[in-house]
Amino acid sequence: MPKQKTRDKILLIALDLFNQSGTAAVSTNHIAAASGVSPGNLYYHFRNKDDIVRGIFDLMEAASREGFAAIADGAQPLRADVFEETFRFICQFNRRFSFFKRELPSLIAGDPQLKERFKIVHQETLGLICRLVDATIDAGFLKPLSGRERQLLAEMCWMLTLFWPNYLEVSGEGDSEEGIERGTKMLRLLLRGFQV
Amino acid sequence: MPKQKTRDKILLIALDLFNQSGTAAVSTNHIAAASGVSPGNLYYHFRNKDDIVRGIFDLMEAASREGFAAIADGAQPLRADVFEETFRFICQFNRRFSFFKRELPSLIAGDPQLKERFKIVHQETLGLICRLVDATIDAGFLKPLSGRERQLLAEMCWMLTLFWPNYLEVSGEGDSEEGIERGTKMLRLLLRGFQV
DNA sequence: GTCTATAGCTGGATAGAC
DNA sequence: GTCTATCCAGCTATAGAC
Repeated sequence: MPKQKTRDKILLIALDLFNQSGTAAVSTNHIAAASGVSPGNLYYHFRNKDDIVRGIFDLMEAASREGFAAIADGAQPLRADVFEETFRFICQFNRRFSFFKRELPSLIAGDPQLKERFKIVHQETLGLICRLVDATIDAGFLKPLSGRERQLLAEMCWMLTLFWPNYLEVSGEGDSEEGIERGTKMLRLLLRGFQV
Repeated sequence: MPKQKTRDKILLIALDLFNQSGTAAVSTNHIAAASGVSPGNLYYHFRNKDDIVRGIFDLMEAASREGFAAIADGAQPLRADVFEETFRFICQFNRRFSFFKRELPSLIAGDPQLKERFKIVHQETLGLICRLVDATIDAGFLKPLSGRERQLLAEMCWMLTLFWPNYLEVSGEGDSEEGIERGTKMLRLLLRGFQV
C-alpha cells in the first residue's frame, strides 16, 4: 500500500473544515489552501468534492468497525450500564465526524454510491444492536419481547443515538458534556420501561 | 395586509424545489425561472436566498400553530391512541416541509436568526408535549414519574417525531405509508413501558 | 507528485427602463 | 411591480510545465 501522505493530509483537513462550516460552505480551493497544497494537486488525488467525502467515509468505516468489534467481542449479555457506555462511545465518534451526521440525509440524497454504502453500515449496526438486545433479554435483564418488538426497541436505541447530536444542536444547546449526560439518562429511562 | 400574490407564488415554488433537490442545489435563478418571474423581480420581494427560507419558515410557523392549537384545545387527558394520531399529523406536516427537517442542523447553523426562531418553536412544542404527558399521568394512564423523568419522556417523544422522517430516508426506505406505520408502532412500544 | 495559470461556467445581486 | 441587462465573485476542473 502506497503512503499517500498528501492524500491523508487533505482528508483530515477537509474533515476539520466540514465539521466547522458544513460541506456546502467549503470549496475545494479552501481545502487545498488549508492543506498547504495547490488546487491542481488536490485534483490529482481526488476526482471532486464528493470523492473527498467518500474518502472521509472510508475513515469512518474503518474507525467504526474497529470500535464495534470491541463491543461485539466484549460483554454479550448487556446490562443498562454497558448500554450507556456504548452510547457515550458512539457520541464521541459522532463528534469526530459531526458534519456527516449533521448532513446525512442531504449527503446520501446527493450521492447514490454513498447512500448504498451507508445503508450497509446501518444494517450492520442495527443487527449488532439487535443481537445485544436479544442477549440482554436472554440473560434476564429485560422483559421478554416478541421478535418485532425487539427489532423496534433496537431501532429506537439506534435512532436515539444516531440523532442525539443533531437534537442537541437543534434545541440550542451545543454538544456539551451535559448534553451527552442527558442523552444517557434518556436511554436509561427508555430501558427502565422494559426491565424486569 | 397586502395581497402579494407573486411573493406567495415564489415561496410555494421554492418550497417545492427545496423539497425535491435541497436548498444547496437550488439557486435563486432556478426559483425565479420555475416561478415564471424574472430574477430581478425575485430580488424585489426577497433580500436573498436565506430570506426565502425565512419566508417558508413563516408558513411553517403559521401551519404549526394552527395544528397544535387544535391538539392543545382537544383531549387534555391523553391516551396512547391520541398520541399516535398526533404523531401521524406531525409526520404529514414534516412531509410538506421535508427539506426543512432534512437540513435543519445546517440551516440553523448558517442563520442565527432562524436558529433563534426555531428554538422558540422547539420550546413551545416541548412544553406542549410536557403538559400532555402530565395530563396523561394525572389521568392515570401512565405510571407516575418525577418531573425530570416526565421532561425526558416528553423529549424522547418529540425527538422520535422530529427525526423519524430523517431516519427513514437514511435507512434506505423512503417515506412510505409503511414507514409512518412503523413509527407509530415504535411510539406505542415506548409508551407501553410506562403504562400502568 | 506538485505547481501555476486559466478556461468555462454559474450564481448572487444590482441598475435602470418601463 | 416587473422586466432586461449586466457586473462581479467564486468555484470546478483541466492543461501543461517542472
